[in-house]
Amino acid sequence: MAQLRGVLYPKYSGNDVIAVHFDEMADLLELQGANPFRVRAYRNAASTVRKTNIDLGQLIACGKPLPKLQGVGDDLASKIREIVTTGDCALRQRLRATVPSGMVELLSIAGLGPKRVGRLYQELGVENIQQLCQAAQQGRIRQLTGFGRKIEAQLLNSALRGLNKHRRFPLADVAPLAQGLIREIARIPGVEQATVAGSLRRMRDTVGDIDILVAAGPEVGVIARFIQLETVSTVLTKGHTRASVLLRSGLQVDLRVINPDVYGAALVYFTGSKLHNIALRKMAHKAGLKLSEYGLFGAHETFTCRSEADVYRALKLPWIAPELREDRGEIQAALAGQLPRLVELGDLKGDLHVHTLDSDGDNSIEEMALAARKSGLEYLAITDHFHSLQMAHGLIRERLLQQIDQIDALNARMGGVTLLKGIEVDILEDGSLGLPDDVLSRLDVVIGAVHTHFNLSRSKQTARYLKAIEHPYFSILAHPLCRLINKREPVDLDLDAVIRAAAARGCSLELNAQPERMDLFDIHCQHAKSEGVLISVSSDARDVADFSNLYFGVAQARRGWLRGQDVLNTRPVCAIKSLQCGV
DNA sequence: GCCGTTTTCGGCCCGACTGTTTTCAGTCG
Repeated sequence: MAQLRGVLYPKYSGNDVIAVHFDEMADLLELQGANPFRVRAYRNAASTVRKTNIDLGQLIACGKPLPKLQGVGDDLASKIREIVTTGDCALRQRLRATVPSGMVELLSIAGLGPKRVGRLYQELGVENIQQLCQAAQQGRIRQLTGFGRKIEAQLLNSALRGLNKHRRFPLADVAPLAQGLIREIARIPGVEQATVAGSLRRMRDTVGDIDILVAAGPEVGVIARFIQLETVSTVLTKGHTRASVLLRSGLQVDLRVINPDVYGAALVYFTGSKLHNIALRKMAHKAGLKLSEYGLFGAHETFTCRSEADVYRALKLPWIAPELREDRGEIQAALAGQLPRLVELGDLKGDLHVHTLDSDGDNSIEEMALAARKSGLEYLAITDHFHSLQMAHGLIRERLLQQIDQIDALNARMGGVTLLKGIEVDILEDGSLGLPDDVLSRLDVVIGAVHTHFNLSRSKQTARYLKAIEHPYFSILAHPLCRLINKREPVDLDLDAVIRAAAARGCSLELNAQPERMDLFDIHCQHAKSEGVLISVSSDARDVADFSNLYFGVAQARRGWLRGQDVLNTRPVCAIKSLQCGV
């Protein structure tokens, strides 16, 4: 569903435009009944293009040849060039001319795939969601062979409630619900293990549903107990080994009951990602083995698969952390013995982005400091907004100078945590900073952030960021892409250029761990790391409870392959203070 | 449409579940 995937990927490079075109062509080809493997080729190419760090548009603009990309042959490479140079693709135009535009949207309805959409169109003239609702309400869908009352009701329900297959929720909203379910399921007598799987276990910043695996024998009756849980509102499907339900919150949960002897194989399979699984299966195939959720099999032997480590070991691989399982080079790194030692929450020594009562926070400086100390942090940068940001009740100049004195006094009095003097200063439309140098010079940490003018052109937006980074007192770029999950798209920006500028200036980029921000994205962290730019994993806390954001921020950093040494705030406080010493 | 230690053609993951029909098609993960 090309139109409804806005949440999933950043648009920091032109690659996303290419990927959206490929996805749309896959949808349209599928609706036309094209060879399913041809459809898959377009989807695979879209995925590859999204994952690559190379800005393909930039490359073509420089007259350089395209590198070999997985799943992109001569034909799709020529279409990439066509999209980059003309902004469109002739095949896409031809397909759009033959398929009504609303039909692509119909693919987003749960229970509708290309075959059913095709029949609804041919036999009932249904071209969009509105017409689908009308046909269902008039009882016309049930009259088609192969359809019936239940399917008709399900489609109407899905369409009316806006349930679609691509809706995603912030990780931090879903994780506590999942942990609650795991606790309940683990209490069922006879259950040996219960684990979250899927994108939630891989700690993607958004998740579409909750996947849960349970190790138990068939006599335990897990499914029957599960669908009776208090939080379950609707049972969508249930069988002997699997059930899907909706929670009262509207979130879907898929539960699978697994034989404990093959729990490891099932956990690998259902944790995914799909591309990681395919890569593992290919490896197994080459070794003459067959890997599935039911185990790993040779011609004459069956391997032990009780744990994930058993499975990876049999494939001659070390265990791979779920956050890395995206087929972004983790298997090659594992084979070479070069998997990174990923950063952990306990590696963080400080937090460099925190608000207090002086701007839009709910707690005093001292309360935030005590909470940070309790969270095991050694230092904390107080970074309230300056007054140019009216909406966050920013500090006035005099108050900021008072705050500096107050921090000195608290540092003299408090033990166990060091407070740093900081500011979250606006990057104005022209790239200048909303605070004079004589004030900036008194601070330990200057975080710059864009809070207005999100819709500048790509070139103007990039120039704005680059000018800000060049400022001698600028130390960290906060929430670089300004996205809000499900609310605001990332700004259009040449992030490659920004990362290069940060590397040249010795500045850091922030990974803002507010649940609805999660900004930077994982692939950007990986890119920044490759350019030698440190990432600051920050809570952007508004109150004392918000330090828990750091858990999810670290997860995103791990998905970006970051090690402890790649994260700015794993360093001791003296290293942070020295950021401004080179000015 | 891509790919290749089974290479220029033939395979591309495949099983669970549902609703419908009565042996299977379609969807989903």
